[in-house]
Amino acid sequence: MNIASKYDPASVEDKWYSYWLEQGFFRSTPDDREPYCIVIPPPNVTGVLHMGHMLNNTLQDVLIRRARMQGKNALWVPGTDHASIATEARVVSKLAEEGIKKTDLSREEFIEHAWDWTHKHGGIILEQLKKLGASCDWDRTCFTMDESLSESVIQVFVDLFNKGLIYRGVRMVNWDPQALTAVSDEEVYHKEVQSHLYYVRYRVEGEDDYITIATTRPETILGDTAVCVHPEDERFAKFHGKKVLVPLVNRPVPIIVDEYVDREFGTGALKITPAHDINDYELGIRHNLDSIDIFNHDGTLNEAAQILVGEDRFKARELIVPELKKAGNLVKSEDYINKVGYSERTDAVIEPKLSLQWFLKMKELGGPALEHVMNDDVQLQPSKFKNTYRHWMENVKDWCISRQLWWGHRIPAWFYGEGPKDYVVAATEAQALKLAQDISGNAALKAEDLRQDEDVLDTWFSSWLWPISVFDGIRHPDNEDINYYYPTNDLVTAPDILFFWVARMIIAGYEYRNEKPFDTVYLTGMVRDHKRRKMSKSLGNSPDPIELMKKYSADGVRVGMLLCAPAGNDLLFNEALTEQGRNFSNKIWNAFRLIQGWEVDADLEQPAHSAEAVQWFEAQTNRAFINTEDQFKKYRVSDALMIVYKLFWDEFSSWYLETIKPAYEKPIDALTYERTIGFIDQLLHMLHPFMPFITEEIWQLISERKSGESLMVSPMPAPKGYNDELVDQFEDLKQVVTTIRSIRKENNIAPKETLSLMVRSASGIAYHKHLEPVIKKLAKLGEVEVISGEPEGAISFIVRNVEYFVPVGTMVNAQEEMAKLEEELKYTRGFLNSVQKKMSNERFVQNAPAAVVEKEKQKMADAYGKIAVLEAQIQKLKAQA
RNA sequence: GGGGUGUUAGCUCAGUUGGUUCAGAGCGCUUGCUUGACAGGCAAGAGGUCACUGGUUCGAUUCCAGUACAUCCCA
Repeated sequence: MNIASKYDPASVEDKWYSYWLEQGFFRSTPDDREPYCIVIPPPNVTGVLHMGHMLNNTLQDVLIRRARMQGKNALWVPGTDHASIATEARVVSKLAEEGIKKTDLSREEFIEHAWDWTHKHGGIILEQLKKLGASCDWDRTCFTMDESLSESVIQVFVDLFNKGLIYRGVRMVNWDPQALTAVSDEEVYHKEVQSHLYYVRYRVEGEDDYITIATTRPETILGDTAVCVHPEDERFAKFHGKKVLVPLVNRPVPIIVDEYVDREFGTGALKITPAHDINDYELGIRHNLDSIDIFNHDGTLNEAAQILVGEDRFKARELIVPELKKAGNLVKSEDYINKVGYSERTDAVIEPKLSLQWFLKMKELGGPALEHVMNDDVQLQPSKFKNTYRHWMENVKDWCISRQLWWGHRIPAWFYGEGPKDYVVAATEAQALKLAQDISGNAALKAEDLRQDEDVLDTWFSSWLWPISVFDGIRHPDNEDINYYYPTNDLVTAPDILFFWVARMIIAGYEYRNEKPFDTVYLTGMVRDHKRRKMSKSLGNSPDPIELMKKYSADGVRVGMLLCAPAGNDLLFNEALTEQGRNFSNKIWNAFRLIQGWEVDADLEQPAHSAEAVQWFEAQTNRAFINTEDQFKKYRVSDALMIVYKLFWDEFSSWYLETIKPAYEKPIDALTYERTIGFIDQLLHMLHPFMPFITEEIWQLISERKSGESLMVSPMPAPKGYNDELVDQFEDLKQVVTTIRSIRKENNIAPKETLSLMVRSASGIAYHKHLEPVIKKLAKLGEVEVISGEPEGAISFIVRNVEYFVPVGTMVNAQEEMAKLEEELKYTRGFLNSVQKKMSNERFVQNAPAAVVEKEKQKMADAYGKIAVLEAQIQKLKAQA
């Protein structure tokens, strides 16, 4: 069979993915085996695959495939969330293109459009994940707006309300005037902008005196209800207890004193607008100030502003400056850089706004979630995130869970009267009616008299239930699935949603299952470009993952992602890495080609070098296997891959195969061949979680397979003990071979030319005679002779106190050789010196652990030995010269 | 402004309870190679005052404090 020298992944990937699907290998149902479960962090239904998903889902697939091969009942639950703000924004803009305004539609009509949109675009991202090889149980695909998940959300809302944990209140919220909704603190990002600081003077009531304040938002002057100074600021002492007139509108407001004021900032006097600044709001409460809201929902000024009514807030800022100047209130303005909050969804400048919202009390709920992370019941990987987590949990604020949108879970609160408290909370309208009749005492209330709250719940209020609701564990807390799979094992996500989502899932887990939702949270890094910029569509610095997979294969991209992805570190993505992944695939492919091309001769005896190599590689593999296990235990997936990568490339291809490789067109002995097939089988098992496609392809080709067999469900070999000494001995061998190759190069000796080698070992122990056949083959040696005398005209080197001599006739450059030896002698003497110093230090000998002292003694003895050898060689060279 | 995290080869990162034959890996770089599996390759190399300054210690990349710079969160 003639096999292409370059691996072609295109046909292979689709073929095996279909096969796995057909065979139902991704499916999982509860049985007697140990479960291993991951729930996917549900991507936005609006989303398309980006590099963050690639990283995230590659890691999940590695973990799940590995668990499956280890014989666990592995389940990876896929799904999407409804992303209320993002989806609604998409639908609104799509409708706008069609000339339809949201306000022209009824709520029901709009929702219908949103569902249409969802059905059309919602599945895209999951289809893309299949290209990556994601082994999700697609039969269990969930969506946060599915009936069972929606009912779970409503049930939880009602429950928390009845527990007194949900309340309705006026609060300062982050208002997005473009999306016309409140957004959570976490959905606001702050950015520095160039703006102006305006100095404005307020006339003191009844006097011809002024107090000057500094502000970046002069338009909010119209909503001022006080001016504040520091109580100990003597500059303003004379104003205490007086009133000032708000410029342009001439409203008298008090001058209050509070230590909150920073005397160094601006003029030291602060205007107070409780309706439009969070700090002012708190001061307002403290000092019982009025609160004048001068903005409409869309950010234009309302009647309360008195002037500039109807103007947009930014336009108003422009317009008010000349007005202030004209009125004689503007003292000066200067350039100023300040931080402004922007909506993550719409990029609109956030307007702090007083608003009636629904809140969830977090302090009351958060206790167990903090405790169980701090004591590692829930493990954060890497653990450095524990500090961040604690800080957030200890300072957690109530969660504003209402959003002024239509797309999402509508808040199950029904108003039956005009009063702010004339409402009931219930899962259904019928229940609400009954409740309303009871509470109001008005048995005549009808369904038509009830008005359901217009708002929907924050999307996170459904995804915080995800690990429970995908198993229907809220509605049916004792069902088979939830009992079997919950708590899940690993969660793989990015640290930027540690609070949005992870912390809240832990909270919900303890509240509704009295149990953590997962054992471990693996926090990946953020995918950035090589300039450390976050990858984003707007910057255009994100490659299209689908194109990337076409170019470098899914396996190649997976390897590329993993290679640069140590947990918790930002990932600086670079196409060169996927190229490295692709190259690795090619390496694996060519190793297979080599082995596949061999003809086996059953009568051939196994050569000594092959027998040794088989022994060694078995040990080497087992060691790597055990090390890999260890890395996985520590969630160091990147390092685990690197171990296998080096095992395959360096140890297997460069050393093992080169040793056993028969000469051109010569057959191989049966024993070596069998063992080699065994090795590659094991290597494929180790590689499969990382590179599922190429490993399956080769595994199917390397031996006869029955239909229905697959590497992905073939058990991972169990770790075995290994001969550590043999591995070490082979390391010495490698050094000998490398040195001989290097001698060839320095002396222009062709690789084909046979050399001979002499060995002199003082103790006779360190030279591993049994590996001699391997050295002979790899270094292309004729005779190897163990000697005790002094060879002539040979280049010498030392590996672990054994001297080796390569006779090269006249080609030796004695001077260079001498210099090399001198340098090594110098270093060794220096080294010996430092050890001696240490040993002669009584305090060291007394205080250091015995094992350390023992090690130092050994070092000293070795150094003495080496110095003696070096000195002898130098003497000899000198004598020759 | 408050808090977290980090600063080790050109780049991205390891460094496991402080002990110089361990300062490492991958990539990149340099120099040779039609070495009949692989140039998406083979072979051999070069590269670091472990950010800076002090302290603890017999001994510090490793522990502590401060400084600088980066980065994230909060206000």
